[in-house]
Amino acid sequence: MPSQSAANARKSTRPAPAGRAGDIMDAALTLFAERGYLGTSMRDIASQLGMRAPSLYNHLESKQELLQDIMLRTMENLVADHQMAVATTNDVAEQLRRAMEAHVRYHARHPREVRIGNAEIWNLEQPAQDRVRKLRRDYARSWQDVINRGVDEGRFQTPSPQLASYAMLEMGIGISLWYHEGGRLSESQLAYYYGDMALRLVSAESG
Amino acid sequence: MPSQSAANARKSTRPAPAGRAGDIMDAALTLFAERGYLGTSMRDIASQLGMRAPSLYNHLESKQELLQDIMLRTMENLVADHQMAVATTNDVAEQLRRAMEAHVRYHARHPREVRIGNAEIWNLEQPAQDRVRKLRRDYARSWQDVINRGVDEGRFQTPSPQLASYAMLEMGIGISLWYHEGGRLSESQLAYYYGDMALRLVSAESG
DNA sequence: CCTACCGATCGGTAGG
DNA sequence: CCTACCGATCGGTAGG
Repeated sequence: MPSQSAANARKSTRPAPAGRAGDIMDAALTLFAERGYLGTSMRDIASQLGMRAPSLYNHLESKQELLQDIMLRTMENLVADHQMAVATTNDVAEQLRRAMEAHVRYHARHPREVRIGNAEIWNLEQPAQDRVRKLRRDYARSWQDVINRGVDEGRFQTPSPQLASYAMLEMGIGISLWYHEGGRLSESQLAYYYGDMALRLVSAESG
Repeated sequence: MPSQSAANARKSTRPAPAGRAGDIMDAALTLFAERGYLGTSMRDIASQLGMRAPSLYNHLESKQELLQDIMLRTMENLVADHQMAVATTNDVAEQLRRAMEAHVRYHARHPREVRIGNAEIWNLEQPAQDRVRKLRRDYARSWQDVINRGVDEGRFQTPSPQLASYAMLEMGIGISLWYHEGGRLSESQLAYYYGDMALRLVSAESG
């Protein structure tokens, strides 16, 4: 039986690799996030693991494959968390709060993935780039749907539902740049504060 | 005599280069913003101007110099606009609105510069990188000062003035990724809507 | 402004 | 998992 909360028990759509391939992925995540995809060489990744670059090719096809795995997995998991958050209530203000909380928690927990996701889309080859763009579009559209419904029901006020949704998405992305575990604010505090700010942004009375 | 509004007449702290050097700077801005600093070669820049790469070195010292000029000029001009915006009123809600309007207008007018500024800080060599970081810190601190004063005066409500300032800064950055002149929204509409959202975010009654 | 060219580094392969 | 090595490309210089 499940021992975790619903949010934590979410099954990954695309599981992170384990074993040696997992070590390589982890080193790539750290280095791509710090120096960028083009600023990281296969020799850098191998060196982090005490290996030589050619040995990496026993575990992967190409450097590009690493980037595609990271970006597709990240967006799929973010969307999955989001859908669970909005599906667990019918109150539109509570949906918005939970969507923001899930957004913030994902960005706080996976800062490397999110930084890469936002910086490297232009370095993704097709068709992976279009798949990631579609996932982003779907995600943004779901936020707009929530805000539009809140406006229709007279619960939210905003000069532009579209701009409000952009602003909320963007607010979360910054978190991946400065948040780190063990800082002044816990992940939960962060989630509550940002949930509160999302509701204020559309002048909503909370649930 | 000045024929432009005060906001438009702001003197650049660091003027953009003119003539051939200006052409090179413009090509670099476009390419760095599209493909990134590491993804752009000196041959790419030269080719955009119908030149060969070595000829560029008659007008500049190095590729790194181009990046440093862009990032320092951008941050200095953003800070100058901001200081003018908050210095023109004593009402704290109006200060916040004008700060957001200036922030939004700068990001809408200079999308290439802002995209580079946010993506390439790790590719800036010292001491330029620290100078840009200091300018960013000063800018963020000025926003926090405004919000803190609004809270002290009982005009603003927020669970965290610091997070509110981060959220507002981040909201503007996204604009540089999707806004383009001649789109559905004019620059002024954008500025007004975001100014409104900034006040809502701290539950302020407008000035 | 050009051609010719430099040493360094890149992603990746051959072969074991 | 390694060494040895490939062709391509990089920022930049020499020399005119």
